[in-house]
Amino acid sequence: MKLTAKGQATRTRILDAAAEYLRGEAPGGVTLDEVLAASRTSKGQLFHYFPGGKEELLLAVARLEAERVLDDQRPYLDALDSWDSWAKWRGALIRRYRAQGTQCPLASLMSQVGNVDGAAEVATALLQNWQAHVRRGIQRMQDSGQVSLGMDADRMAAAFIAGIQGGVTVLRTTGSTSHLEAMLDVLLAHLRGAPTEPTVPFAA
Amino acid sequence: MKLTAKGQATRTRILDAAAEYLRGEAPGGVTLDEVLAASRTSKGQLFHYFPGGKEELLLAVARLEAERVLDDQRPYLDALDSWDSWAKWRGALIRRYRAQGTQCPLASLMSQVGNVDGAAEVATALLQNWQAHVRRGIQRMQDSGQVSLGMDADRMAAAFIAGIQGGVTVLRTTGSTSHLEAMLDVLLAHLRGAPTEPTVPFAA
DNA sequence: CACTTTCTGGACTTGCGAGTCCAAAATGCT
DNA sequence: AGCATTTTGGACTCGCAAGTCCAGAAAGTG
Repeated sequence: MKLTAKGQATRTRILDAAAEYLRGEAPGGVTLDEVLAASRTSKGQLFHYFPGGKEELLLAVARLEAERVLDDQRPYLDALDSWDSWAKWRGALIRRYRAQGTQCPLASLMSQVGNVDGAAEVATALLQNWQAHVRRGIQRMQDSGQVSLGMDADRMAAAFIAGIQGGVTVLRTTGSTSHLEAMLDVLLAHLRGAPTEPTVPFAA
Repeated sequence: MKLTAKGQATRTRILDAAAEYLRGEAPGGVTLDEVLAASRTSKGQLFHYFPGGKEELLLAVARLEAERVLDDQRPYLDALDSWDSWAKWRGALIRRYRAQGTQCPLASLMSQVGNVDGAAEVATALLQNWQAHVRRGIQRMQDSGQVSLGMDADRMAAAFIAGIQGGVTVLRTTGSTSHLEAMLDVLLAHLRGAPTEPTVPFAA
């Protein structure tokens, strides 16, 4: 299937409309007709650009949203090399998810596409990628002597990922970010290491 | 509506069949017909005992499952008063969720009933209850001097809840309990207040 | 300009599944 | 027994939403 510029534009329009719709309230069941209405296109076009129908469309949206997750924190996530940068990342996370509130586009997606082959892969890839970024941040802290070399960076990064997921899960059901905050604080405290350790570990 | 013993039994049969079904694989959409088949009852009966239809039935199942969550860890959760008991609880959690694997009855439920009024309440109540149990455990540790009095028990308990949720979320998408384990280890270490490492990694 | 390919609209089919209805069987009550 | 109430089965309606089909418009191509 060849796509002209116009075709490409229409495809994108459908995809964006679907994503936008799922991002909104009431994500408990998208219908193609709603997506069509929102994108001002027709059934014919939708199946022209997404021959796999709903399944293919939702999977495409999932991929889109997965990218957004990392993009949103990119500036902070890529710059984890000082305690201040970690604090900034923490703040960005909380701000982002507080704004997002009860809606979580990816979660909505996964619940509707979860049993489809390929959906789990998208989510898994995101988690791994995310974890790798955190791990690199931890390693950088180790390289500069701010975090103990004895710490298992990958395992700690895994804990961060799980913690964030959990905080968001709780947020989605209760509407409060307090769990997420508590979680991140514990993790950061642990990363910093012993309370016994003085702030300046090695003489400058 | 009055219920005779027979009626009560039928109602239970329907409820259990629905719960059992949702616990199994492919939880991506229950149909009443499937529940009926599994419980060997008829449409008439289902709407007789659950006038609210599907919505009411699923909500009832959700309540059932919410109880199960705590019941499963009750012996351990109620006995958090020594480091050994915490380790046992950790083990029980991991065992339980490892066995459960990718299936999470409550999560499946919530995704299908989430937008319904009352569903969020069930989940929130469970989380609060759960957190309260953990908090009491922490307080008991403080009373016996095993945990610093300076620790905010409720906040720490919140972190535990979020951590477990996150570990399970990751487990549901990746199938591995490693994140859950890493998470719990960090939390327990923090609870202990001890540095994880004898530092001085950069000797010489 | 002819001709091919891509794009677009929307009517139509189809299947599924929730909820309704009612008549008959079982049970409870006095 | 006689009457009221509860229980049961299943056929039926009804709406929704996914996916099909095709004819016509709009590019691209040489």
